[in-house]
Amino acid sequence: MMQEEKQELIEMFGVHFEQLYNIPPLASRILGTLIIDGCKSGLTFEELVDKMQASKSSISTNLNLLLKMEKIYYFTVLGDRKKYFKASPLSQRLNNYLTLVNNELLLIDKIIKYREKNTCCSQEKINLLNSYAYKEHMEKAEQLLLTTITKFKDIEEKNQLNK
Amino acid sequence: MMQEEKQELIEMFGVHFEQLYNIPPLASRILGTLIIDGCKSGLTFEELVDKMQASKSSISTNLNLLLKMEKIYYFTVLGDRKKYFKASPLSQRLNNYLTLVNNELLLIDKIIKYREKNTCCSQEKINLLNSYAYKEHMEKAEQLLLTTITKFKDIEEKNQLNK
DNA sequence: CGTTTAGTTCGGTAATTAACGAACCTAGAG
DNA sequence: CTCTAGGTTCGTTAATTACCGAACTAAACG
Repeated sequence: MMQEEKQELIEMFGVHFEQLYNIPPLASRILGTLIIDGCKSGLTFEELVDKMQASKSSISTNLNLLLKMEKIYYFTVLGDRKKYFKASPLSQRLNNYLTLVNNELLLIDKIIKYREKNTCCSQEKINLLNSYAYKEHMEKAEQLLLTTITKFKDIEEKNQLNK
Repeated sequence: MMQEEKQELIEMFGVHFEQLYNIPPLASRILGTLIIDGCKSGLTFEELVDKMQASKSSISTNLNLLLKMEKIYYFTVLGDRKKYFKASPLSQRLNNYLTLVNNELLLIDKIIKYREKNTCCSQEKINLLNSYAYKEHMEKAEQLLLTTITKFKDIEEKNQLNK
């Protein structure tokens, strides 16, 4: 059955996001559902309450969490009070990784500064070299992310026009 | 004062690892301390109890957690019962990212399979294309990681010989 | 104006987590 | 065999988290 496969996928997403983003189980399931299921036209609050078998308050709280994290967004339709929730475009979700990478680069700069000042033994020289190599790696990772993000933004913009 | 700078660095590491790896605060501080401070010859259990101002049991539990996660390792010295703890080499720590990336690649393959079967509307075709592009990105990320890991392993091996 | 729809906020509770001290274990020294 | 150094394990506790239902709000409808 196809329905089962979908459910399994959502569940896999659930576990994945839960530990990757460190968010509550319900938030993780909602995000999974929106990615797999809500890609067409978005899901409403009520549809989510139904699908998730959770209370209105829990859905509300977790939707707001995901909104604040920019993992999801919503749009409205004229003459319709409902909010339609969708998973954020990939470019947005990758942006979060970018922040992480930038954070790590900041940290590594601090370490390098520290190690440059306090290099007394040969072991510490090695550490310094390692830090340089690590910084190089992170800079490449940053570059890769930036490239991919602009690529996605391009795709997303084109799709916007096609509508 | 240098001591203060070190403390601040460790604290920054603390916050960073806490959310990056989703580990308890104390584990995160221990890891930070071992990276900054324990790079020369490793720190013993007792030194950590002292430095962290935490109980033996807490140190034990968190050290074992970090060992299981392969964030740290220890070595022993002949005729000395103590364990000397050190942060794992960067190649090892990067391996953890690799696992994450591989997990994500697995997930994305599942999604692609699902989407290929259930492409009914044009919006879903776009999703499929996005998934392909995302997979490409993750494959590049994997490649970057693999390259860096071998590079680090090389450096680490050379240092082993120089001793 | 009252009612309905769509969602938020608040207070409480059950479950989980992070840390603790005390008791325990185990290998080697004397 | 007993003692000690170097940890580990166990049971408890305090704090945090995830979720709930009930009460609330705000906008639109009639």
